[in-house]
Amino acid sequence: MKPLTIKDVAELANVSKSTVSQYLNKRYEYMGEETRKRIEHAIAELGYHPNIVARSLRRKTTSTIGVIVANILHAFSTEIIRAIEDVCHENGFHIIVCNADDSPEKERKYIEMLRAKQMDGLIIFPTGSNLDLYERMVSENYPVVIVDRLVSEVQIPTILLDNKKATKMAVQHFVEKGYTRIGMVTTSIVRHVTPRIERLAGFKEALREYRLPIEEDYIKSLNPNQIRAGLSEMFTLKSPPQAVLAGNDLVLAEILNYTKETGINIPNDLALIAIDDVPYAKFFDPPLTTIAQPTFEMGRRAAEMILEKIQNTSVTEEVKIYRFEPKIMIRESC
Amino acid sequence: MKPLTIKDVAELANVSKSTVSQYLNKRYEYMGEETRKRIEHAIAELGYHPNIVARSLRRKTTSTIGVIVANILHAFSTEIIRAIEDVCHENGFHIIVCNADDSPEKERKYIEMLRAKQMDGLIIFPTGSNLDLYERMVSENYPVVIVDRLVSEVQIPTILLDNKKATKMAVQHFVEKGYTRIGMVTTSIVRHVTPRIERLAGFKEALREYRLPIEEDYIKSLNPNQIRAGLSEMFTLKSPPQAVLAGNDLVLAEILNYTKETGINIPNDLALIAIDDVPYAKFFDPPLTTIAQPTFEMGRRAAEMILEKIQNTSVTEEVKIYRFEPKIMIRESC
DNA sequence: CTGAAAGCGCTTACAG
DNA sequence: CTGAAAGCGCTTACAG
Repeated sequence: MKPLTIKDVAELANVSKSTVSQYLNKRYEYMGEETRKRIEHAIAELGYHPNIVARSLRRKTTSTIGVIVANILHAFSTEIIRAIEDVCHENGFHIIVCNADDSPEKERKYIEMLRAKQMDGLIIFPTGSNLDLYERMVSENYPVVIVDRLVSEVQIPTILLDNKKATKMAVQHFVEKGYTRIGMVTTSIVRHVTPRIERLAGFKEALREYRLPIEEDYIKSLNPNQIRAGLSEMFTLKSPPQAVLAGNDLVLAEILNYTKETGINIPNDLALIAIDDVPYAKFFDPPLTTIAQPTFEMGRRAAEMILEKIQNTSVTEEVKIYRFEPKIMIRESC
Repeated sequence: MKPLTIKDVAELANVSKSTVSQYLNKRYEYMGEETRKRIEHAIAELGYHPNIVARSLRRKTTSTIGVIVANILHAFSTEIIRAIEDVCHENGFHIIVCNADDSPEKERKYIEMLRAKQMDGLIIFPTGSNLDLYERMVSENYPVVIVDRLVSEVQIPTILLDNKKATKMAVQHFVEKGYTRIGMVTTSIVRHVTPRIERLAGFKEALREYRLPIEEDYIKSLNPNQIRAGLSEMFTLKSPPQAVLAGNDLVLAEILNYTKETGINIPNDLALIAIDDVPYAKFFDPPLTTIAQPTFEMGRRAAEMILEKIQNTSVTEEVKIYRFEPKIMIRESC
C-alpha cells in the first residue's frame, strides 16, 4: 500500500511532476485547458492528496500554530482555545494545543518541541519563567502572542483582561449591596502571575476608594491544596467576612465545597462573586453572580494577531497590550 | 536569521552531517567518546533543535495523531480529549484536534486534511456518514479508532459507553423513587447516532421490564433548536411526566432553562436525571443526579489502542468493541 | 505552455 | 569509527 505521490499523478496524466505541482498550486495561467483537465481527472481517479509534510519542508511554512496554555483546567483556557481554533480554521490554519500544567519546565519543553515542528507562530499563556526562550523568539522575529499574563521584560503583543477593573466591579457590587467586611481568595502569587497580582491590587485599591479597611485576614493567596485550610481559617475568625470574591474558577469550587459542607448559606451568610463566568452558573444554588471575561473576543483577537504577524513578516510595529473589558453577570449569590 | 540546520552543527563540531544525525538518534555504538562530546557541545552552543518536519518526511512518521470530534461543545468530548492528550504526551506523541461540528462535510474535510498532514493515526468521533473514507482507511491498513458511536458497516475498533445500561440505570432509579410516568428527551436521531438510538432503546426496554407503559408523548428526540418547543408540549400535557431523563448535557441545559422559567420545581414537580456528569453538577439547584461516563478511562483506552496500532503495524487482530460502564451519581434532583 | 533540475533538512544503508 | 550519497515528496526558478 505505498502512498500516492505527485509522480503517480504525473504518470497517469502524462505530464511532468512540475506541471502537476503547478496545478496543485492553482497556477493555471500558462496551462493548457486540456492539460488541466487531464490532471484533474488523474487526481480524482487516484484519490490523491498532496503530502503536506513535504510541502511544508519545501515551503518552510506549516500553516499550523502552536498554543501553550498554562493550565487547561480553567474554563477560561478552553474557551479561548475554542475561539482561536475557529479563527485559525477559517484561515486554513491548524492548531496544536499543549498544556504546560503550570510548570515552567513543561512550558520550555513544549516551546522547543513546537518550534522544532516548525509551527508558523505560537500563542502562549506563559507560566512566567523561560524569559530566555521568549527573548530568543523576539530576537529571531518569530511570531508570538501572549495571552492572560504580562511578561514585561520582553516585547511581545499581549491579550489580557482588565483585571483591576474586574475586581473593582466586584467590590463595587458588594458595596452597593451593603457589605463592608469583604474578602478575596486567589491561587498563589509566588510566580508573579499577572492576573492574580493585578486582581489583588485592584481589590485593595477598590477597598481604599470606598474607605473600607483592608483586613489582611480576609485576603488569601494560596496553592490549590491549601485553599481549603485557608477558608477554614477565614470563616472561623471571630468576625469573618460577609462577602468574598473568588479569584478564579478553581477557587470558586473550593469555596462552594466548603460552604456546602459547613452549612454556610449563600447569600444569606455569605455573599459571593466569582471571576470567570463558569458554565451553568445560572443553574447553581443560588445562581452565581460572576465577572465574565470576554473569552471569545480575546481568543479571536489573539488568533488574528498571530495570523497577521505571520503574514506581514517584515512590519515591526510597536508592541501592543490589549486589555479586555470584564462584564458583571448579576445573579443571586450577591 | 536563517535557521540552524544539521550542517551548522556538523561544521562547528568538525564532523559530517551523518555523524551528527547518528548522535541525534542516539546511535552512539560506534561513535568516539570525543566525537560525541564535540557534537554535544556544538548543539548546546548553537541552541540547535532538529527540524521535525524534515525528519518526518524522511522517516514517514510524524508522531502526531489526529482527533476529530463530532461536537466539541459536549463536556464528554473535551474530557476524552484531555485523557487522549495525556496518554499521547506520555508517549512522545502530539495531537491535533478538529471539531466536525456535527457536519459530515467538515468531517470529510478534516479526515483528508489530517491524512495529508501525515498523521500516524486518527481517533474519530464519527458523524456517521463518510463510510467511503472509513473503508478506505481500513483497506489501507491505516490506524483508526472510533469513539462514542458505532459504525457497524466497517471494521474499526470502537470505544463507547454501554448506553443501554446507562438508561436502564436511570429508569431503575426513577422506579425506585416511585415514579411511573417517565419521559426522556434526546437530540435528534435522524443520522442514526448510536448513543441516542441505544439510549432510547434502552429506555423503552427498561420501561417494559418494569411493566410501565411507553407513552410516546413522553419521548422526544429533537434538534437542539426544537427542544424548547418539545418540552413545552410535553409539560403542558394534561398528564405530564413526573420524571424525565436528559439524554445529554445539551438537552439538560434546555430542560433546566425551561423549568426555571416556568417555575417547575425539581425534584418536587419533576424528577430529573441527566446522562453526562456535567462539571459542578453537585452545586446545582438542586444538586443533579447524573449518569457519568468514565470519560477518562475511555480516552486513555482510545489513545492506547491507536498507539498500539501504530506500533505493531502488521498485526491484524479481530476488531474489538469496548463498552464502558456508566456510573450513577445520586444527588438530589431524583 | 511544459519539463529537467536543484533543493528544503533530515535519515539510512553502505563503503571505507 | 566516520563520511559521501541517495532519497523522502514536494516547489520553484529557469530553460526551452
